[in-house]
Amino acid sequence: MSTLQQIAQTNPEWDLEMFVDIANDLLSQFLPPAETTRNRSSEAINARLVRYYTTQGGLDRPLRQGREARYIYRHLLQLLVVRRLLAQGYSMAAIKPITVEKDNSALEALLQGGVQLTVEAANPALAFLQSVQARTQPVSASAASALADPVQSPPLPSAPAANRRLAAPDASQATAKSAGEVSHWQRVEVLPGLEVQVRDDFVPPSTPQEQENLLQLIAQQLKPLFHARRSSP
DNA sequence: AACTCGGAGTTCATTAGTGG
DNA sequence: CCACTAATGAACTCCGAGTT
Repeated sequence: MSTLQQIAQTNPEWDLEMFVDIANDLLSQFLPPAETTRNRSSEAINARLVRYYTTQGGLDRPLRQGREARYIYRHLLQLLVVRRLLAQGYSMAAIKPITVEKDNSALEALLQGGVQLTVEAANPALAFLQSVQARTQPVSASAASALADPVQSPPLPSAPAANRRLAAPDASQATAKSAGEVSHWQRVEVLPGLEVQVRDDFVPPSTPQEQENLLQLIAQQLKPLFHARRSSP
């Protein structure tokens, strides 16, 4: 299975059938597991669906080669973003301006960015919490760059709170928590001497890509600590 | 030029899932 | 039950390529 980066480097152009195949191949990397989604957007896509998204405005119109449609890398990114956000409970109306207005790098960031990046951008209350956290804690270089990512702002226009299909955390609850409610942490001992703490409002990764990003982030954060220990007598 | 063929797009109706 | 939305099927139109 090719990665997005590999595909991007080849500057590809596909007919509709190939485009659907490639997209289905990649879909599992960027979609939450089927059991965590409550609609049909976790299912494989087909040519009819691609045309449907195009007429809905979620995808740019394809290039034309004679009478045949030609799809390029940008169409692939748009399709994956549409499917992912649909799976997360966003409506087509909310997704449309994102896929149309964002450039390729922003769409890639949406697909590959960490779970916090995606979910909190969709939830103004959590975004507020994040901003408070940013003021009170130093952030790592990678986390800071993620926060500064253009994908994050402005927030998605019609977030799950407005879409009744998804039971997103209620904004009033989240803000109440920020006003002084006690946070609860769960402790998990990974190895003897190594413990991870998870706050109750932490949103877990929903895709393999996000899990990978999270693990990399953790490794990055631990690196200086381990390095300091090794170099100390 | 006229015709045929086939792919793409559009429209309408319908189904299915979900929440109020 | 109703309203809304995503998704699909069928029928149709449009348009470009190929053939005569």
